[in-house]
Amino acid sequence: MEPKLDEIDQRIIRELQRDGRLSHQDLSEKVGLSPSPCARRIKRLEAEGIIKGYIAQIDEQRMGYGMSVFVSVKLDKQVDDQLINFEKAIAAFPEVVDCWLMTGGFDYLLRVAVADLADFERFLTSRLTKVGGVSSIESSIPVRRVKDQRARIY
Amino acid sequence: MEPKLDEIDQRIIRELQRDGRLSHQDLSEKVGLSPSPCARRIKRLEAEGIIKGYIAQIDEQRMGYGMSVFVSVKLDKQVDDQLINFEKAIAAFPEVVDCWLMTGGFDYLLRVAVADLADFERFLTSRLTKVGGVSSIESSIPVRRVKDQRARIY
DNA sequence: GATGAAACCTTCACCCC
DNA sequence: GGGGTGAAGGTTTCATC
Repeated sequence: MEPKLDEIDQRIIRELQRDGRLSHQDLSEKVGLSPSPCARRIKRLEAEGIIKGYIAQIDEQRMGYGMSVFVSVKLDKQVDDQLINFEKAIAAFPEVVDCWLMTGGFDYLLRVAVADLADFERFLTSRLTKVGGVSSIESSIPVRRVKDQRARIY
Repeated sequence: MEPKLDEIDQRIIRELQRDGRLSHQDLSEKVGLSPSPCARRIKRLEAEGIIKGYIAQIDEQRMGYGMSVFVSVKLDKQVDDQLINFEKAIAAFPEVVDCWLMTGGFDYLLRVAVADLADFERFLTSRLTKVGGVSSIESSIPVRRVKDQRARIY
């Protein structure tokens, strides 16, 4: 279980981050291998968990969720029960697209995808503030996404 | 160019967000269609830009970039030239995985993927502080990612 | 939206270095 | 240990209904 990645593995990963539906055949050309060893490597990378999966990238704008809001949430008590409860609630909210537990004060940082401000207000009032233990909420609105990678790519 | 998405389109999108390498055949079963109309719909969704692409999800931890840092950057002048210059630099830094231009003070919010604190320091000193016009930098370190979607999923 | 056939791709046992 | 080959089986694609 030691992820020893050689030059070719890294190229495979790089290409699949660019196009996750590349056929083994096309990929093998790009990395300078024939299809079957290429497929074997991909299988190994998947089995080892280095490739966690493949996802379609959806245009949030076109789907009607063109507005993102970053929300910082503080809980009133830093007990496990509250964290678990909060995280369970977050997992069930489709609007919450990304969530991190931060150091320093047991804050959560969320990114919420909404249609517009009215939709965001609905999220705040009917979802987030209803979760037990939330003591403060602070929102920041971005203008534009400048970069959107999902992992380090060279 | 009007994204009228019916029930089946939405199901296709949902499934492809879960598994971006689903074959048209398997997908057609899940959405209750035969393979070819299913493929036609996918092609249409791609052509319309609703599906922007497909990417492999890579385990940053296993790749040696297990640490994320959120960095807020303020530029000293809010002129276009500086924004363009900063964004060009950011685009070229592989450590920067996500970047948003925020309202209120022309701040940028970045997520940086690094191996450890030493690696992060290297990023700060040899990359970020070398970009012209950066007037202040503030870093927050997360403990753990609680949720990781890439778009709203129901 | 479905069908079917041709072209294409994936997979696997097998061989090779 | 890894990479290549080829053939069987499965998938995609497209014209057609």
